[in-house]
Amino acid sequence: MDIENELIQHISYAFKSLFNHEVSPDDLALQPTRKEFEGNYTFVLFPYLKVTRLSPEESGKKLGAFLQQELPFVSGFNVIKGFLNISLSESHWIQVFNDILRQQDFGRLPANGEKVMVEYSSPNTNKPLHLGHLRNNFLGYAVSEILKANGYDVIKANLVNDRGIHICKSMVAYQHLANGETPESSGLKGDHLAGKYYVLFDREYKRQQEELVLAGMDNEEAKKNAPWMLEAQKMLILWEKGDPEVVSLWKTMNSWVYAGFEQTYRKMGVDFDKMYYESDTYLLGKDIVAEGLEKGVFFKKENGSVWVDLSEEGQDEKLVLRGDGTSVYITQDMGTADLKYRDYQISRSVYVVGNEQDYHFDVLFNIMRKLGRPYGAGLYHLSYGMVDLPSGRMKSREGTVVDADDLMQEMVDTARLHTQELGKIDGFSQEEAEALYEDLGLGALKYFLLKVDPKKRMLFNPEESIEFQGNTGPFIQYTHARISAILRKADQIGLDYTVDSLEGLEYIGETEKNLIILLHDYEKKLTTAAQEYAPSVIAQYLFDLSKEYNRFYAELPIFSETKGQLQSFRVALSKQVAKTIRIGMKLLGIHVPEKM
RNA sequence: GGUCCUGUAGCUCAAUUGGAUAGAGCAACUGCCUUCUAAGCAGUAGGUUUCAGGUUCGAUUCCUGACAGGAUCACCA
Repeated sequence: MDIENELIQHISYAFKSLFNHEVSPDDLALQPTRKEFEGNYTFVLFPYLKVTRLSPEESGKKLGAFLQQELPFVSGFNVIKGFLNISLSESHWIQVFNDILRQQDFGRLPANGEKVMVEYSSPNTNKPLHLGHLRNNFLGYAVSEILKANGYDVIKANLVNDRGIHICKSMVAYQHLANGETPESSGLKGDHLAGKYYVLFDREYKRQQEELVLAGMDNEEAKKNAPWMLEAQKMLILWEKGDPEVVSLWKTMNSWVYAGFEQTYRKMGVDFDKMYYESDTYLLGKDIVAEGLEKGVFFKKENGSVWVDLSEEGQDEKLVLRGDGTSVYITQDMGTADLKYRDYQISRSVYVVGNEQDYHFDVLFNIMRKLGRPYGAGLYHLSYGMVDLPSGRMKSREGTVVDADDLMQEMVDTARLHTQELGKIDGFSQEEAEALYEDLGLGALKYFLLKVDPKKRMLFNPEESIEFQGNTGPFIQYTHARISAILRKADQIGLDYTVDSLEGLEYIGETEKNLIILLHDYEKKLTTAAQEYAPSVIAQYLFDLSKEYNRFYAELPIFSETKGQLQSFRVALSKQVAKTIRIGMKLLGIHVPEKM
């Protein structure tokens, strides 16, 4: 049994035998002792003074003495104010470390038989990916990996928005202005090519509006009647009818975009198990509307439009089907929710989508639950905050968008510059050096975006490049590279640092004990990260672990240490820290180098 | 206007879910490379946790109300 549980169990026994009072272990909680006090675990006494009918000091002493007597691994305790600080014996921590070393599957929890789908990325095919998408993709990927490590069977899905009026806009502009331009002829990446025409559409559309307004039309009318807008709407109708010419152009442009996305995804290091396309799913959901009407969950208004009343849930009435029988956004999402379930029988479904859609997903989930879907309770919107620039929100029309491809390339270039300045590439081949720059640049970027609590919006300042020092990806990568050097040396001199070589180890120092405690915490953090869908929990932990390791590295010698098993122990400890960093960073999609 | 989210050091972020003297990084300043990688380590300085009330042994955390920023509230997606 886990030590913490055992302590809690015995605190519960103590209440029973000392004070004749039942407290369920579930209601008891320990917390790590703060650094400035002696001890490993702290039990807060205040809530139980009514039970003990003693002063905080007396209560603490009685409990502490009981625990020390009952549990061999409790080496001591102290009571300060209302806090009982419990110390565990040195040999216990050594034992914990040995157990971790023996654990084959450290950092991976057993399969729990639950299937979960994580939908993320979900790009539009009319423009390239930007910084906001990077946060989305890194989050979605990391959450998927974290869930896997927690024993879930994870399906990573991408629902591509490949149709609709915005796609037609790019197509209209292309027809007018492109002269048959292709990615090959222009050297433009396919997604950037489509994006170019989307911007050109908008420019011309604005110009046309102004023209109409000058001719005396009011603003709203001008928006509706600008020639290119009328063309785009006409094209959408033709597309829905399957007009060969329109469909052919649509297919061609989309294929360019997918080739571009493919390249970007590869650079980002993300992948998907299942692709959904809105061109396949946009008609879904109408059968659910019918079902909802039958069940009385939905109702019809005079003009034939269908609504759901969510006032019980504290929300408004919401349209689910237009008066003319056509779908709205949520109709399709209802259908897709069912489709996902039909495809995979998932018990949980996670949507990684920005917080601007909070309301939409609240409504969607409420509807699916009202309809009694078996996966209803497992629906979860992983809502993340926008990435803002110092000037505010990114606006594609104002050209303030930070492009994903550009930013990743800049990060790699910065890493190259930085590394060369430090003169750290001796003995690297050209390919090794480039691979390192890639790892460092992307590591810095991913860590930067993942260390922050997902639901908070965050600031990105293009003027100040992302750091490589302090609480950063490269700091953690550097720690791993340092340890790798130690392991290389240990192997070179033929040092034995297997578990068996540690037999008889009796004394370890404070910093070493802190590292063991941190290693012991890893699986707890892993669980928390999954429960909260928060890669930031892992990121923060890895920083703390690296920080503590670097202190150890500076404080204590390894190869000049001669006392007992200390040398082997320190190498084994280093190795385990490196392993934890490696598997933890892998969850974040960050590769750690052996040398840097 | 209604609803939701956010507000912590100059800046970017933490704070084990109500616990002890609110912690890191960046920027500034001071030390440490002739010993395993200085992208590091140690230290100094930096706070009325936006404000005002309340709940209680105890509040950055929960409640109420201001203030500030953001999102959202279409027969758009």
